[in-house]
Amino acid sequence: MTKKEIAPIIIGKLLNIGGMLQKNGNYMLQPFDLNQQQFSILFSIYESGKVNQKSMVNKLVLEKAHVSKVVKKLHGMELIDIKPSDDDKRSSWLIITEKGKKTVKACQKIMYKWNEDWTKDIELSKLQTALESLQVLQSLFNENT
Amino acid sequence: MTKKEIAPIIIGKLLNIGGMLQKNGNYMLQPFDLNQQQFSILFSIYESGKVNQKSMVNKLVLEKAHVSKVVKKLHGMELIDIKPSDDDKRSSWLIITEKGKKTVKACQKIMYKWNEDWTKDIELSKLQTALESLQVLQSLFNENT
DNA sequence: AATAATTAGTTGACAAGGAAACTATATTGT
DNA sequence: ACAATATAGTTTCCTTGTCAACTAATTATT
Repeated sequence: MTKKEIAPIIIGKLLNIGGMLQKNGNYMLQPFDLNQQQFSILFSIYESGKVNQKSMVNKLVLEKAHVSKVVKKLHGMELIDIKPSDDDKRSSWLIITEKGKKTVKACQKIMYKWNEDWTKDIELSKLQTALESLQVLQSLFNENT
Repeated sequence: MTKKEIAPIIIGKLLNIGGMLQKNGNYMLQPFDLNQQQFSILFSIYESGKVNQKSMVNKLVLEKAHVSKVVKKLHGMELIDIKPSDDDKRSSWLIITEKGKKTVKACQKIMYKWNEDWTKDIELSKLQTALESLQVLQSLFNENT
């Protein structure tokens, strides 16, 4: 197979897998009233301790309008606090609440379980190879978009 | 790294790459008034010569409601013909039009170009490794969802 | 210091995609 | 043959995500 032949197959598979994972994520998070994207934003706040929207837009490469709306939803669900920043009055600090922490942990539990399931029958070395390949692809796409 | 550590990173990367590719696809197809999903449905009709919605729903793993709407749009754009089937009056044959063929080819041209760009600096062997990994992952996820 | 240009975040309008109910036709079981 | 069930596709309603215009605050320019 030539590069020309292989490239579109790789793209096709990545799109297919991405879609499947998103659907599956949404499905698993359903009981928490969150979808995969919303969780990734919540998780990012959880990890950082204290962030503003801008840094999340950069980190997760999302639309700022979208992040703004999700933040509103998460705040409405009392999963995060919003504290006005002193240095820059345009932006606020997003901080996870106790309830938010509990939610993140509960979600993670389900995800860990699922990860155990799908990695059950594959050797670690193959996973490592896959990760390396993904890293290469990711950097190639980052450069060429 | 253990499986437990590596698994969520792989998932994260796949979601990230999938999102990037979708965005990039939408962007490239913009001049044709199509998005990545719509093109994949159009392309599937183009490839098959003659299909009904059901087989596309199966092949591409999409919601039938969604496919129905996209088919309507593609028909409205005169990219496909809809011919009632004789064997089953509930379903119709979807057939690409001349205009549709032209559109597919024009889209492919752009995509080929982009594929050349991002594969320019990577060896074929690495692409092959990546494809193999993706195939493994895809089948794992298919089993575990 | 005053004006212009950026930047953080919000809002509103709109397209995309998913779930469920629905229509019309086909298939199955008795 | 007839009722029950299943299937192909459509429609409706709702949420999500994108784009563009906007507000308010900040930084840069003269």
